[in-house]
This record gives sequence, C-alpha cells and structure tokens, in this order.
Amino acid sequence: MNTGTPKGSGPAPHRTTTASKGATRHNHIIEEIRLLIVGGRWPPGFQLPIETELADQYGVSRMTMNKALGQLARDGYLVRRKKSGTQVAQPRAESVVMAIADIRDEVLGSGRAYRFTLIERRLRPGRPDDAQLVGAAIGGTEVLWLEGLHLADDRPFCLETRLINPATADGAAGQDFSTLAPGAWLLHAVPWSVASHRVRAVNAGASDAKLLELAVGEACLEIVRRTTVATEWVTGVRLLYPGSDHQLVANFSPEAGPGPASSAP
Amino acid sequence: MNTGTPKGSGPAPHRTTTASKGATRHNHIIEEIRLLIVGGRWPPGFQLPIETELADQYGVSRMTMNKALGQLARDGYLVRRKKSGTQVAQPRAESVVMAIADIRDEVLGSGRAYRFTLIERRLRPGRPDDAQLVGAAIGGTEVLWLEGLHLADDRPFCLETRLINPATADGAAGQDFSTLAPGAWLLHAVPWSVASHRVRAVNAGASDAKLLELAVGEACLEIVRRTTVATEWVTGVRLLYPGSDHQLVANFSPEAGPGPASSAP
DNA sequence: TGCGCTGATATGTCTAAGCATATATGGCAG
DNA sequence: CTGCCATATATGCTTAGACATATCAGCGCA
Repeated sequence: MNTGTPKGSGPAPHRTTTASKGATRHNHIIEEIRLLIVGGRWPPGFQLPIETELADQYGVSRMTMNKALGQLARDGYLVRRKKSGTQVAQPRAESVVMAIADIRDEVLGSGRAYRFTLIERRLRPGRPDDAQLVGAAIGGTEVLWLEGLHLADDRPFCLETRLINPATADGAAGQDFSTLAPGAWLLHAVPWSVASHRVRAVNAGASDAKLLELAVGEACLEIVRRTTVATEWVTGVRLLYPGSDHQLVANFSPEAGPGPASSAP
Repeated sequence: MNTGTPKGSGPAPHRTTTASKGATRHNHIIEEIRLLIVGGRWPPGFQLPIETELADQYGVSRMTMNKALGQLARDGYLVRRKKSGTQVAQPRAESVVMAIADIRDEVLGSGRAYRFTLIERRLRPGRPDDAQLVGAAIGGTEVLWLEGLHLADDRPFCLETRLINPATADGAAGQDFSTLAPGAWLLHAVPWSVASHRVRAVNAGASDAKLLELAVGEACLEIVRRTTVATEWVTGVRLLYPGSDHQLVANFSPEAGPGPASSAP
C-alpha cells in the first residue's frame, strides 16, 4: 500500500524527480513520509508498518530507517513507543513557533536604511523597580541604563529601553552606544545566553508617543526580553513598536518548525 | 580507555551523577557539550576537536559521537563543515521562537473556567474582501463565516472571527459551533495542515470593544492565522485579545528551542 | 607570481549485527 | 473471573568498518 518507491536493488542511483539538494537516503525518506502526513494520506493515529518492514520497502538498512523515523519523531510528526510501534502524532493544539527578527536585519530586509540613536545613557545604582525589567532581584550594584531609538529611513521604528549588568556584560561600562545599538554589541560580548520573552499590546504613553511620533494611546507592540547567563542576569530590554506598521510573522506547520537546520552557508 | 562498556561484558552500569531521564550516552554527551556552550566555556567560533578524538575522550564510537554532534548542529549550536571541522555557532541575531498556545489550554492552564459562545454564524458566498483573511483568492463558492467569543471565568478573553472553506473542511457546514470552538473542531477534522501567522497590536474598534467589554481604542493583540492543506485554503481566523491581560511568552535560548521533542501524550 | 592539480583530512552516510528495554499479550494460578 | 507473570515483539542504542564527498593546503608548472 503506498509508495511504490521500493528499493532499487543494489546501489541504484535511484534519482527521484524532485531530488533537490540534501538527497541522502534518509532525507529522501523523511520528506516522502512528511508529505504523506501533511498531505492527509496518513492521518493522525495512523499505524505505520514496523521499522524492519519499512526498511525493506525503501530498500535501506534498519539503521537508516531508524534515523529517518527518529528525526520525524523529534520534529513531532510521529510518536514512537516500544512494542506499540510508530504512529502519526496528533497535531497538538494550534500552537506555533514564531521568530522575532533582529531589528537591524528587519529594517534592512525591508529595503530601508537603518540607524540607531542614543537618547540617554546613565550609570547608576540599581533600584528595586529595575527587577521588573530584568526579572531578578537587583542588589545595590551599579547598572547601566539606556534609552535609544531605532530608525528606518530616519523615521522612528522602535523605542528601546534597556538595563545592562556591567558585572556580567564585560566591557559594557566602557561602551558609549551612541550609534551602535546595545543589542548588536551584546551579541558579541555575551555569547550564547538564554533569554525569555514576553509580547503584549499596550497603549502608547505620553513620552513613548512623543519619541515614536505617534498619537497618545495608539496601540503598540511591546516585547520584553530578559537575558541571563547561568544564574546571573545580563540584560533586560523593552522594545516598543508602533502597532500600525510592525508585525511578527511566522510561516510554519503546527507543532514544530522546519528545523533551523544546521546548514552552513 | 573505553571499550569499558562494550556489548558483552555485562550491563556496565556506568551511572553518571546527574543521570536524569534520557540517560543514553549520546544524550549525555549532548547535554554536556550544550552546557559548555551556553555556559560560555566554549565561545562562538571555538574549534572543537575532531570527531574521532572526541569519541575517544568520551569513550564511545564515532557513530555515537556523530549522532550527538549532528543533533547539536541540527539544533543550531554547532556548525560543521567537511575538512574544516566543527565549531560553535555564532548565535545569530536576537531571534527567538515563541509558541502560541491553544486558547482553551491557555485558559484552563491559568486556573480559570473556559467557555465558548457563538455570536453569529452565516453560510454565504465568498466575497473579494474575504481574501484578506484567508490569504487566497476566493471564488464564487460558499464560505462559512463565524464570530464567537472565548470566555475565561465568564469574562471575555478573546474575540474570534473566522472563515471556513466547506470544500476542504469536510463536515464544517453541518457543525453549528454553538459551544464548540471552531478551532477545536478543525483540529480533528483537518489534520496536519500548514499555517502562517501574523501578530500585530491594534486599537479596539467600536464593535470589538463592545464585545470584549473594553473602552474604545484600548490596545489589543491581534493574531491572524491562515491555514492551508496542499494548495487549498482551509480556514482563516482573526483572534483579538485585550492587550492588558494577555501576552505571548517564550522561554528559549536564541537560535533554536529546546526542541519540541517527540513527547508522547 | 599566479594558477591549477592533487592528496590529505574531517565529516557524512550507510551497513550488518547484537544487546537493551519497555510493553502488550496470553497463559496460568487462585 | 481476576490478578500476576512469562514471553514475544518493536523500538532504542551502540559498535566497527567501509565508502563518499567537500575542501583546505601545498606543490608543480607556466
């Protein structure tokens, strides 16, 4: 039942029409099965043949078949349990993954010129209410407070308010950030940190509206990102976008993305 | 060293301290290397020893080491190129993945009671401006138009406006959706579709505000989701959340999530 | 000096085989 | 009929070996 694509006895080049690039055997099998699933031919709950049988059908060893099925399971398309065999997973909920792009890339990607201007920069002792932005208790230590504006074609694009921990972000105190966005600098200075994000809609306050050249009360998209390394907070940032001309976009199948893919350039 | 744990020679406990659950060898290695990377000990660009050497160090075969490194590369932590070897990836941009939860799960997860009420339901010919919601040209065919309200503890939580294509969503015309949210029904009826998402902040209009019991102009989070199977549109939906009490949350490391994981039910 | 070829190298892929482990199922005892 | 245990089964994991492929580096030739 299904896929006439059986083994091709022997090494058999076995070039399929839509070969594309990563034309390894298991990638080929993965793609074929994935299409059966998203095409609806294998509905959720569908019981697949056992590994050895599928391996036979596709003319590969069990190891190769295992790799293919394992990746499909890792990507959420299949559920595998010992003894019970392999089934097509239930697409759980209407969940989705969504990427928040880097601001500079986003502006440049839309064909506009990018610029960052610093509005204010202050090195001051931490205050209790700073905890709201960084998500951690702030001792009496010094923190670096910044406010700046990202511009697209010299028009306000995003208002950034940021706290940096000089203790963990080495060299931050020596940076003036007059034209270099702190996010870009931190990316190099604090590699592979862990971040949590929060996205909300808020009405623009008086000061926000003035800086973004909006009417007071206009809807804005607010993103708060808190970054930590190990147990120490590194930075907390609030990004405010005019709701009218900004949006997050994702284009994925439910459950799991197409995989960021290792893919070197 | 090694061969310490080959097949025959006994089960070879070799229990590591922080065993945790998926204590297979390659999972163990993956976690160990991941910690070296996010802990900053292996900075971006760091050149790892070659596969065979690492395999020796960890006392496993090259295949097992390959599996570990391959998964780390798939997850975006490493970049591997032939001849050049393996390096720690540059955490690209401040991108992030973010999950949009199912509405019902979200409400129940916050400890509140969930309810859905249908406001209006109409079966009518498609109109040109429908294309805006579903992202595809609408022929003269019939479409199902719905408006409903998701409630948390009997207070408005989310306003849903939806178009359904009866041609692809089999049985939709026979459903009345009086209490069952169309999203929940579609999940069973149209498995493994592909969706695109858009998130914006908007000011509540007069009718929206009334239904959500908000003041006109209050900031709301708007999510538009378009679902397709193969080349046919299935449904388009606009979800409007009061910005004040709703937010999207993600808790991930940059570049790639912790993997949706296979996760059985 | 500059260009192209060649070999070395590291990863990528695949195979066949075996042991490990969870679990569904059926048989047996109470 | 009920509850427990042995067994069969399907996936999970690991290994050693082999071949494929991309690419860097150095050498030789013009």
